[in-house]
Amino acid sequence: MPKPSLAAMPIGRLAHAANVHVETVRYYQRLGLLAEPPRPTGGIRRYGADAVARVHFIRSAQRIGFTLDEVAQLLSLDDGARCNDARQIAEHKLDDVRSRLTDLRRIETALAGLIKRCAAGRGRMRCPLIEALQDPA
Amino acid sequence: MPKPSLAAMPIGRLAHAANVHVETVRYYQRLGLLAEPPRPTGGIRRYGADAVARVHFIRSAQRIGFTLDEVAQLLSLDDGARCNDARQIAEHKLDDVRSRLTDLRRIETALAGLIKRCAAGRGRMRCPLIEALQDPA
DNA sequence: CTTAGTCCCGTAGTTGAGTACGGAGTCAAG
DNA sequence: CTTGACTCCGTACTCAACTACGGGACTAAG
Repeated sequence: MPKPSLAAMPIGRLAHAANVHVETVRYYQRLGLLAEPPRPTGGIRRYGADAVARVHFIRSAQRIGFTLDEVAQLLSLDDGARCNDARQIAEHKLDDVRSRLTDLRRIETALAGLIKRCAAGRGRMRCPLIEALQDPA
Repeated sequence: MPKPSLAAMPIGRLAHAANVHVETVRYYQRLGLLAEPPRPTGGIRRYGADAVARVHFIRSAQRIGFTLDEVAQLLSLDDGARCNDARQIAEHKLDDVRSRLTDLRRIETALAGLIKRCAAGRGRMRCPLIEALQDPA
C-alpha cells in the first residue's frame, strides 16, 4: 500500500502546505536554503514533511526581521555545523535575538499601555512608542 | 546666546546622529514618516533631537521585522490618533508583536541550548532550530 | 570675497525578495 | 492515447527600500 500523504509530495503540494508560491520554493532552492531532492531521471521531484517545516521556519525567521542571508546562517546550525563555527554564529545571533527581544518587549508594553488608557479616555490618544525604544540610560 | 548643540542641526548632522544616510532621511520624509521642518525662505532646514529619536525608532522597528508601512501605523499612535482608530491599530499590532515575541523566545532558547552543548562536546553540532518554530501542538 | 563643504531637489540606478511567463516534458483519468 | 493539470527550467518583470548623481543655492572659515 503506497502512502501518499505526508512524505513524497510534489512541489505544488509542498508550496501549498507551507503557504508560499511554487516560485518561492524554487527561489529558496536557488539560494541554497532548501535542498532539491534528486530528480528520478526525467521525472518529478518529491518532498517530505521536513521541507514544509524548513519553509515555515524561513518565513517565521523573516517575519522577525532576519534576511535570507541570516536565515541561511541559522539553518546551518540546524544542519549541523562544525562546533567552533556553530558557537561563533550562535553567540552572535543570540545577542542579536536578545536585543530584538528587548525592543519588542518595550513595544509590547507601550502598546498594552495605550490600549488600557484608550479604554478609559475619549478623543485623541498618544502612545509613547518612540520613547520606549530610546535606550534608557 | 545661540545653542548649537542638540537642537537645530542640519540634515547632515541629523543623519550622522541617527546613523543613516542623508538620502535615507529624505526618503523617510517623502514617505511621511518624518516631518520636514519649514525652510526659512531660501535657507536650510533645522532638525531637533526628536527627529533623531524618530529615525532611531524607524530603524529599530524595521529590525524587528516591521515594514515602513507598518512603522507609519505605529508612528501614528505616537503622534496621537483618534482613540478608536488607535485602539484598533494597537490591538492588531500587539497580537503581532506577541507572536513575534514567541518565535524570538524559542529561537533564543534553541540558540542558548546549542551554545551550552557546544561548550561541552566536540566536532559537529546540531541545533533543533526548525523544530523550535513548529507551533507546538 | 573666495572657496570648500553642505544643503536642496529631482531623477535614475541598485539590491533583496520575490512573481510572472512560456515552452517543453510528465503523469493520471477518462 | 489524448487531454488537462502539473512540473521543469530559464529569463524577465515587479516592488520596497534604499543609494547614487548632478546642478544650483547657501554658509562658514580663511
